[in-house]
Amino acid sequence: MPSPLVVRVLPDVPAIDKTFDYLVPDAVRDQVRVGDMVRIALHGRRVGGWVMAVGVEPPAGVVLHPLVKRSGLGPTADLLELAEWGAWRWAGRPASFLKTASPERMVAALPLPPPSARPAPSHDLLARAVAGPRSVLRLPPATNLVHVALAAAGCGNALVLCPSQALVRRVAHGLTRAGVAVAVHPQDWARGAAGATVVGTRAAAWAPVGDLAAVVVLDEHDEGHQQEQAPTWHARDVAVERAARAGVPCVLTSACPSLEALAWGTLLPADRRRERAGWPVVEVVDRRRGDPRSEGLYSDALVRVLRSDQRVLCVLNRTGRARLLACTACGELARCDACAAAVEQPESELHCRRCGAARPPICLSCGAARFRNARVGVTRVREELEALVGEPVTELTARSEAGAPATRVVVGTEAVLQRIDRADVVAFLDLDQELLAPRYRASEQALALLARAARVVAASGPAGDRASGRLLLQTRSPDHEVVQAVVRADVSGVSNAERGRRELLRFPPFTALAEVSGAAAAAYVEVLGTPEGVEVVASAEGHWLVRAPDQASLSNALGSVRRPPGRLRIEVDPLRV
DNA sequence: CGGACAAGCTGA
DNA sequence: CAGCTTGTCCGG
Repeated sequence: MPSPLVVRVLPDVPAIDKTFDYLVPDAVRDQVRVGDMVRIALHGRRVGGWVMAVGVEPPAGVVLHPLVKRSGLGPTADLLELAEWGAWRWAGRPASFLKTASPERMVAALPLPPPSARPAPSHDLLARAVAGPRSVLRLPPATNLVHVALAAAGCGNALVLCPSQALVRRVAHGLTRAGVAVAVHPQDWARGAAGATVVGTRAAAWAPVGDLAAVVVLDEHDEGHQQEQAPTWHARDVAVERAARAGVPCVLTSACPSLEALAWGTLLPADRRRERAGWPVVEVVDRRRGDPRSEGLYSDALVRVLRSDQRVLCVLNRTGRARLLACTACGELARCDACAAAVEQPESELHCRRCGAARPPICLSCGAARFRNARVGVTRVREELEALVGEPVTELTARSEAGAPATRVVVGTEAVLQRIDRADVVAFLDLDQELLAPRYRASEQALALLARAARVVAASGPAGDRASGRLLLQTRSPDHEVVQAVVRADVSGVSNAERGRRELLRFPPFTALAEVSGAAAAAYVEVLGTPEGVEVVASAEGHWLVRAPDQASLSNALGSVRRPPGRLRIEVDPLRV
């Protein structure tokens, strides 16, 4: 009689990060593998789980239950280990990563790996990049990124991570046309696991890839690669770790590489001519001259473009009608009568964002009922633009409906750049808001925004990857390094200036940060104490910032203490500090 | 997470 | 002291 087979299972239950041992019924004894998804009886209920180990020695004195059933295939053994690493790296639970690494619907068995072409790199720079092992390809915004994916697929089955679904579709289509076997994550989980080039958004960083040969992260700087919910893992970091563990080359591409990327790999810039051609013409409108009250947000240069026949996207990162109001009679700023914060006017009433109070639009100081709009929002700008061009103008924000009618002139927050993929001109009405935002990554984020806009005005076609449209930047800081970078089609100045500042101010990548918040945050930072080199500072009401000299010591510190009960969010590598 | 069970509160 | 709420513990 054979000895009973015991497996160690991690339940798919939030808040349980303990494993439990189960007996494998004889009927499935030969089928159960590490990573498999199973159903178990736990404390009187049935839950899913992952097999973490097969053939373990159970602790003495516990009565084992049998598995309820083997449900199907799950993450491969290397992904289980990567999930353990991710849980350490981002202070999360392995189960959250395993869920991302698992198929949407149960997979009984893998199909045969489909035959696939091995395209040759279309030019020398790409060949050098995929020869690896750690390449940061700096490609201007107009570059057709399908070529990078093709070069990677030339190595064999590649993993290609994209920041948006739109790019996933474009890349998958381009690869398929070249005869490459493609699996789009998550729907083609089994096909990818069997062996194909896997393409997807950040979740695909956790997709199984049969015979993985190369890893590519497109637009590495894009914030879409980072998970917003905790654990706040970044697809770039997962990709880099995964490639290193698998011993395959990893390529990061970006028009404006992050300092994290530059610290990691070898920079391979496109040649000067390509880079120049791949950034659009930039018109900088110096707003230091001209009366801001009379001219408002609309410079002569902007009005000329608006009244032409060109398709124009206007970007202003302020929603609503008015974000700051001043009394026309006495000049007093409109404030909340409850908490004294500046109020705004989304509709007819004045509204306080801090405490939620609303009141009629009457000046608390002199009683007058007329206000001057000292900081207009997109809603108001749409009305003003319509008056200016004499034709309908669409407002587009992150929460407006899909498939809105595209007028020639469109105005919105930066979300317009995600929603509309072609225009002749993108105009930033108030770029200073991005350049001077009180966030440590403001420069990089502003540059990324301009790179995205540059892609919107680019025409990538058979004639080559060249920009044809124009950017119009209204700013009071025309000499700002970000503005100069896009004017000159050379972003290296931003990296250099930024590197110095970050080092001086002890920001990533020279340190590692985490932001702790939630009801249990106070109790957590209390027990966290200050291990070697780690410091905790209160940043805002109920928020604490944990700073460590490097990533590993941050992760070690965060993981070394037990989480107190209650809501707790640990945001490792916060982008908005 | 969610069931089990213990300790604490209330009303007759 | 039954009947109910609230809190803490633990699962194989």
